[in-house]
Amino acid sequence: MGTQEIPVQNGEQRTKQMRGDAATEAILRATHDLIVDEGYTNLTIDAVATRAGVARSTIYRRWANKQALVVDAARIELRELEIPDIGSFREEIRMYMMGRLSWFLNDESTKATEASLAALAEDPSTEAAFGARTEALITPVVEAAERAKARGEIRQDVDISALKGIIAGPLTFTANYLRITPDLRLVDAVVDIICRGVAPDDDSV
Amino acid sequence: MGTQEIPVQNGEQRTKQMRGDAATEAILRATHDLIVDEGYTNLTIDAVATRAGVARSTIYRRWANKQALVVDAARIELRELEIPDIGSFREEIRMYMMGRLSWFLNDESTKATEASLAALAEDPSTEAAFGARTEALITPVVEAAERAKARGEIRQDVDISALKGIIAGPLTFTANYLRITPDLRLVDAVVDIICRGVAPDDDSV
DNA sequence: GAAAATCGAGACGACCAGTATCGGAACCTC
DNA sequence: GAGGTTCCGATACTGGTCGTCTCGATTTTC
Repeated sequence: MGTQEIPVQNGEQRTKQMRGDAATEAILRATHDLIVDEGYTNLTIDAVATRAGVARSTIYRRWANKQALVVDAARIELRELEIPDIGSFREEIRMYMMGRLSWFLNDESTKATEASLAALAEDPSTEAAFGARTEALITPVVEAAERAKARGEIRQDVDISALKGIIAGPLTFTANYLRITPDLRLVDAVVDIICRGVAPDDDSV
Repeated sequence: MGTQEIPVQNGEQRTKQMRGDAATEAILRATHDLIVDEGYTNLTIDAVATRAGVARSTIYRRWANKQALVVDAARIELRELEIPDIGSFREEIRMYMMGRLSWFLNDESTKATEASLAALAEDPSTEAAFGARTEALITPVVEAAERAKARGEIRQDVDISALKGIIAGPLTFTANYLRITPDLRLVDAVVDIICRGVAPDDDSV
């Protein structure tokens, strides 16, 4: 492909050789898309190359192996869930969980996550990248919790780092381990228990 | 069982041909062991066969493919965490989480889980088996919660099915997604928040 | 002791990962 | 725009593994 210099046509579809960042982005996008609608099983470097309009060697020049590519491609799905400062911890984490819920419903990100986990199992050296991706995902919750603590909305002795797992864990566990699609009821139940759990000790007195 | 007691020769290495359930068990055990100390990457059917003292064809006669075998082998790690009826919900779920914690510390079950997830990503048809395995793991928590509700130790409107994810999710998320080894502090923090969250409305008065 | 069920061994085809090489295309500098 | 440098495309090649298949051997069953 692309060797013959076809006289540049009016059409924009006439693609020159892709290079640098453009090629990188095209590869990541192609990887992600293939995972989503073909499944990790059928993901081959050759298919990625074809879909990205790139040679296989170009891929191997950028990533050490297939696993690293897959983990890296997952960040396309990583639109960060910013939490606005509403002033209510309950509403803020509910908002966050609702965002995550819609995430699990159309299962693009589920597939991307699954593929990443598979890649991680196949190549443990991708662990750092994988963990960092998760950390970025949960950061807004930490910030919301710190704001809430500053406002006195939650107890001062609440372990904020533990909140990461408490808030993100239930949906993840339900979807990815129990293999049950989470729903609104689950979100509300979790939010309720957590908020009661972190509330200051006494309203009276 | 396939094998009757064999007239034990002097040499213990003298093994007859394995058949039926004996062969099945040996294969599952070999699969599990290989995953634990070689990693899913290096898991090959050939290695499993060799370690189990069995032919490759014997494996393919029992499982459709490698993925199904891996998911099935995970149940070896599934020693069920029975929760005794102590009479204190807090102590009971703490006991459960401590059991899970020790689980995550020596990472046998982590590797088994990872391998299962990888297999799931590679072959979606294993999903039902995977979900059932998780469900079995969390059942003791459901039972403990029901006892607690009957005792009036937790609110009547607590959604018990949501508790599955709230209790099991944090450790799983921390270990498998954040890639941080959970510790005692996390367990205590989670237990504390959950127990406050499900406690009846007023202790005083 | 014969028939039936099961297993071992190995050959086989297909697929795919990852490496290596080299000519050509794109970019850059003067 | 000539010349040099960097990056890319294409392709061949090796090695490993999955999953299938066949057939002789072993074990169980009756």
